[in-house]
Amino acid sequence: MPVSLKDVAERAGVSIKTVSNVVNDHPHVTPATRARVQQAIDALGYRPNPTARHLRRGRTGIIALAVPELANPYFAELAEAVIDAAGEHEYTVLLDRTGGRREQEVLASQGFRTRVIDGIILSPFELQDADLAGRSDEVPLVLLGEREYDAPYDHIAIDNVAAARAAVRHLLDLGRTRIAYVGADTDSANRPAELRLAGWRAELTAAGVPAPDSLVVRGKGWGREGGARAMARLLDSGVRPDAVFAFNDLIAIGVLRALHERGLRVPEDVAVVGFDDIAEGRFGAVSLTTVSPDKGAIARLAVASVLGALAGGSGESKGSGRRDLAPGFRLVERESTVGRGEAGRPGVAGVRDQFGGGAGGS
Amino acid sequence: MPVSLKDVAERAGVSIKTVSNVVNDHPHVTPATRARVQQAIDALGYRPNPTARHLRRGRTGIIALAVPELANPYFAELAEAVIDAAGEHEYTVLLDRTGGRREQEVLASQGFRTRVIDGIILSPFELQDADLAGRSDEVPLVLLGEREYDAPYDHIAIDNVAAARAAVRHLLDLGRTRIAYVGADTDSANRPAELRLAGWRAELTAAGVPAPDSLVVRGKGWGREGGARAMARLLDSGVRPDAVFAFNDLIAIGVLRALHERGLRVPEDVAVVGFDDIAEGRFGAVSLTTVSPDKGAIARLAVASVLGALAGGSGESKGSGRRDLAPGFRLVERESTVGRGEAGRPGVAGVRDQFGGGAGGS
DNA sequence: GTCGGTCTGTACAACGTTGCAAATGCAGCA
DNA sequence: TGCTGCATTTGCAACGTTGTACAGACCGAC
Repeated sequence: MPVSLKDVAERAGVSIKTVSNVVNDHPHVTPATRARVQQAIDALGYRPNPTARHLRRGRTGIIALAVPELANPYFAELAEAVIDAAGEHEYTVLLDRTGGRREQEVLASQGFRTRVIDGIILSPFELQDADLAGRSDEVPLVLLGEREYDAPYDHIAIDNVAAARAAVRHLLDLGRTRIAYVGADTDSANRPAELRLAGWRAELTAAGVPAPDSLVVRGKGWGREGGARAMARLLDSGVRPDAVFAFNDLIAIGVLRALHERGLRVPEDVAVVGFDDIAEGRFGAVSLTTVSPDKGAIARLAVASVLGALAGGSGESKGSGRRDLAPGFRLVERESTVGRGEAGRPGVAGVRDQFGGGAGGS
Repeated sequence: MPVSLKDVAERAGVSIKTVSNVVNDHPHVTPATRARVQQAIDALGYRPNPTARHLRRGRTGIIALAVPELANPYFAELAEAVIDAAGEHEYTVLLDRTGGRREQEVLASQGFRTRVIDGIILSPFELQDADLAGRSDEVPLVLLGEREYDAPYDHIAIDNVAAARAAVRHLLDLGRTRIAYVGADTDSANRPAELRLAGWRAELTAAGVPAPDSLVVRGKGWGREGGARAMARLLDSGVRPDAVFAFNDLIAIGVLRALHERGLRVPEDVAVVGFDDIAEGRFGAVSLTTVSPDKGAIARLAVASVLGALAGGSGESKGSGRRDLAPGFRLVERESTVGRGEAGRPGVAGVRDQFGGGAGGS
C-alpha cells in the first residue's frame, strides 16, 4: 500500500535513482526532470520510508532521553526542552524512564532499552562509575545533572555547588542562621557526592555559621511526600530551623506542606528555598523561591553534544576526552523567602542574580 | 564495528540463516548447532539490528504518543502509564508534543512529525473532525480525551459528563448552590463540545439549581495562570460563588491561588473541585478534591487498541468501525471541599465513589 | 534395497533506500 | 567529422534481516 521510490519512478518514467536524487535535492538534475518527478511524487503522495533510509545511512534520527521519572515536573519540563532542541536538528526524541533505579540506568546507558537510537542523553540518579566502565561506545552518551563521573563522557550541569551556595547566601542575607538541608534519599554510596549538600556546608562555614549534621535530613525518594515526612521528622526531633534549603522543588513543596500542618508560617517562621524552578512552585499558596537552571541551555548543549559525537568521532570517540559544560542559573526570589508584599505577584518575582554559564575543562 | 549475523555465521561455520533461526528460536535446529551458534553470538556480543529487522518486518516497535504538553502533569503521568503499557508488549514510546495547536495535531494525527512509528496515540485539543477526514489510514490512530469525533477511530476517555456530574453532585451535597465552572480556553468552534461544562449544567439543572452563564468563565490556555486570572475576573465581576468546578487540576490550582490572594477561605467560603488527580493537587496548603481518571486503564486500552489494529485489519481498518472505550474514574475528596479535619492527611483522603468502566458501542 | 517422509540446514530474494561507478547524451572545439 | 569534457541519468550493490523454496541427510517401513 505505501508508495515507494519504485512506484514514483515508474510513473515518472525515470530510474529509481533519479527520483532519489530529486528527493534528496542533489544537484545535476534538469529542471524539467525534477518537475516531472515532483509531479509524480505529489500525485502518488510519496514519502520516504525512514526505516530503509536509516538502514542505509546507519542513522535513525532518534535520540533517547532517559530520566528517572516524568512525574517529576523538572524532568517533564526538561524533556520538552530537549524535544525542542532535537527538533531544530530534525531529530526526534524517544523518552525512557529509569525510575532512578540503578539497573535501569545501566541498561539505558548502554542503549539496551531502546536500540533504535543514534545517541543517549541520560540523567542518572544511582548510576555508579563502574557501571559506565564496561560500556561499549557504539552509541554516544551524554550525562546530565548533579552526579559526576570519571568516565569519558560529556557532562552537562549547572554549577551545583555555586548554585547551592547562592541559595544559602540568600537565606543568610535575610538574617537566618539555623538553615536546614532537606535532601533526597539516594544509595548510601552516593551520599558524599551530594554537591548541593556540599554547597550548603561550604557557604555556612564560610559565613562562620554552624552546619551541624542535626540540620541535615533526607526523605524517602525525591518527591513531595519524602520532603514532607523528612521535615516532620526534623521538627519532631526538636530541631527548630529558621530556614530550609531543599534538594529540589518537589521536596521543598513537601516541606511547605509539613510546615503548614504544624502551623508554622512561611517565610516569617521558616524561609524555604527549592531547586529546579518548576511551574508548580510559582502557584502554591506561598510561591517558592528557587534556583532556576537554564533548562533550554541544558537541552541545547546535550543535543549538540550527542550530534557532535555523531558527526565527529566515528569510532575514535573513546578517549576523545570529556567536557564539563555548565549552563547558567538564576536565583528566583518569591514569597517563601521574601514574603508576599515584597515578592509581588507570582511568576513575576524578582530575580536576584544571573550566573553566567561556561564550560570548564576536565 | 557492530556485529552482524554474517560475522556470527562465519565464526560458527554455518549459514547466515541458521544464525537467524537460532536468534529467533525457530524449531528444527539441532541442539549442537544451536549451542555452537550461541557461543559465537556470546563471544562476539552480537545483538540484532532493529532497523534492518523492522525494514524486513514492516514494523518499528515504536508507537507515538502526542500530547499537548508534558509540562501539564496530567500528560506527564499519562505518558508514564503509556510507556509502561507499551513496555509490556515490548514496544517503546516516542513522545511528541503538539502544544495543543491544531496544525501540529493534524501533523501528529498523520504521523508526519514522527514517521518511524507503527501507531499513534493522540490526545487532541483543537483538532477538528475535518482534519481527520483526509487522513490516510496507513498508521493506526487512537484518540484520547474529552473531545469527540465522528471519524472511525477508537476513542478512549472516561465518561466526562458523568464525571462532571459526580463532581457537581458532591458540591451540591455539601449544600453549595452557587457553583461556578472555570473552563479551558479552546477554539471558539469547540465550545459547544465541552462535555464537562455540559455535565455541570446537567447536574445543576437536574437539582433545580440555576446555572447562569455568569457562573461560567474561561482562562487563557489550560494552566494555573489561566485559572487564576479567570477566577480573579469572575470575582471582579461581582459574582460570588460558594463553589468552583474546574476543567482540570491545573486550573483548579490557579483558582486556589486566586482565592488565597483575595483572602477567601477554602473550603469554608469556596469549595473547589478539579479534574485529573495530578500529584501536585495532593500537596498544596489545601489539598484538592478531584475527579481521578484511571490513567493506567486509559494507557492500557490505548496501547491495546493500536496493537489490535496492527494485528488485525491490514488495510481493511478503514470502516472497521470505531469503539468508544470508557475506563473508570473516582471522585477523590480532599481538603478543598471537605476541610482539613475530615479529609485527614494528604494522599489518604476518602474516595467517594467508584464508577466502573465499560465499553459503549458506537 | 528402495522408497517416502521427516528433520536440518542452505541459497536466494526481498524490504526501500542511497553511494559508487559507469553509461548516456549533448555541446563545444579542433 | 570526430573527439573531449561535462552535465545528467542509470544500474548495481549494499545496509542487516527474514520468508520461501529447496537440497541433503537420515530414518523406518515395505
